[in-house]
Amino acid sequence: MAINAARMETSSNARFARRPWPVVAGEAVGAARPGDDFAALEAIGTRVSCGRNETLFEEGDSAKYCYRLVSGSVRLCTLLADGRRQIADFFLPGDFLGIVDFGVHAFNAEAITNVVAIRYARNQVDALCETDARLRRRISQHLHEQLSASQAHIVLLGRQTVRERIASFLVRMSGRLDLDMGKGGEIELPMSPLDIADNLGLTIETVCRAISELKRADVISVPSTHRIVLHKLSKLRGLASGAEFVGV
Amino acid sequence: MAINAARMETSSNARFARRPWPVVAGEAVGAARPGDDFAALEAIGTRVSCGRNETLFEEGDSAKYCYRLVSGSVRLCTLLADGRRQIADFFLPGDFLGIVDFGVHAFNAEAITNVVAIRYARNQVDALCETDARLRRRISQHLHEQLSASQAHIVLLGRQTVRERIASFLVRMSGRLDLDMGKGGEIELPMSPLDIADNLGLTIETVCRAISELKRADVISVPSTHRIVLHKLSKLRGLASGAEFVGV
DNA sequence: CGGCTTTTTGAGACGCGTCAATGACCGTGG
DNA sequence: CCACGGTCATTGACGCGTCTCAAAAAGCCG
Repeated sequence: MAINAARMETSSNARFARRPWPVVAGEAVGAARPGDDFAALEAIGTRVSCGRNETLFEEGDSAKYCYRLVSGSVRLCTLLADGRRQIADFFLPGDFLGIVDFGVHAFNAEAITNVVAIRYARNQVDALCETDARLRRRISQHLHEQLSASQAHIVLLGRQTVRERIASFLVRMSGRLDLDMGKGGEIELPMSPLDIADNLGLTIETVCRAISELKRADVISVPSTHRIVLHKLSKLRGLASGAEFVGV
Repeated sequence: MAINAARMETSSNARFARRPWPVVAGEAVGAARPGDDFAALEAIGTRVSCGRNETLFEEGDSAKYCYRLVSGSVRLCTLLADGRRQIADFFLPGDFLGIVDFGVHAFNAEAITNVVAIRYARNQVDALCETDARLRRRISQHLHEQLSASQAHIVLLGRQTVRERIASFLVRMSGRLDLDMGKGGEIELPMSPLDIADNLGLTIETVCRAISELKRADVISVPSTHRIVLHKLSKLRGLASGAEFVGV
């Protein structure tokens, strides 16, 4: 077995045990973006919350519900029989998840941080869709976005080098989180390096090395775990699309 | 640059030049599966055809049309700046393609063989959807299937070994093409080993070696290029999900 | 402060990509 | 119909990049 099988297994999954994490403020998003919103769903939602490393739903669960994140982050992942893990995607405050699955969930949705979400019953959503063309379009658009992100990820995993993957990841995240240029382009990543590795098809060691390399080249700096300052976003964009890396 | 960049470039893309291929009979599918069909679209379709290695649409084209394949096969692919290629998926007779793209196509759709397809104008499809709940559900289901296939592919590319990828590929194709158990499980693959490599995130050499290995272990045999006999489908399924390979 | 978990760095192994040569296949043209 | 040329498939030898294993450093919490 070659690719990043779990290193040590005692009971369930020691490799992915809990670790501490600051509680994220609740007012993050959830608020309606005017116009292109899921506003029609408001009436049928239930507020739920979920602690760090607990699951919103699991692979094999019937897909009765879908969710919109109010605060906190979620990873959508699956485990192979021998412990190898792949994270299909991350979800951030404001993101919708779970509509994608048909009948049965194909992945686990695990809270990376404490999570507050609004839960919607699928059959109610479907019923609303029958009459509400606006909601229909919004959900359809969501599916298209997910698909397009998945396909981009296929290209990344199939054909991009380590450096391109890391650079792409940082650029994508800087677009999804608010990149604070007032602070020189600082972002706060909710996920650990291990999560990043399992999203990008790498090992944690390889991710660390690539990040260290970027630090040495002054493209980024990492004041604390989970905080990354992107000094040269344009350089990162270049690296993401195949530009040669010039180290120190 | 590490991963499978193009080997030699003179003009456009010598690596993907044409090669001969038997014309596939036209009566392949296109016929309605009863019940869950795109029947409502029949009135607005136009028959188009497209020669081997020509494109149905290209990356960047505005996504005005979507297509249903009557006969022939298509690859959905993209080229990175330096010639690396990734094939996101293959489409076979009966398959729908292009609805996935929103606004602009993100990939090239290239005919692997001569292709006959029915082309539908997106705005007409959308208009029909407004009134036809059945069609809406069918298209929504299609999006869900595509998404689920993409996510499975992400797992394959991110975490599976060469052997698992090849086995998964063969198993999947045996399910999509008709696997003729009368002939001992023979399938006819429309795509070349190079296409397979670019779909699975490998090089053609690695694909060849993995296939040779399966031949040596009598799991498959390859009477001619594009024809593969799956002797031990159950063993392939095992390999696809991580079972140890026992060579000769 | 002390113990734990996670991250980081280093050394070595191995798988897969690269390069190169041979062989098979196909279409073309004599 | 067969010989020729070109493309693609296949196999081998080798090197590089990423994984593996291991140990040290850094966070985090009691």
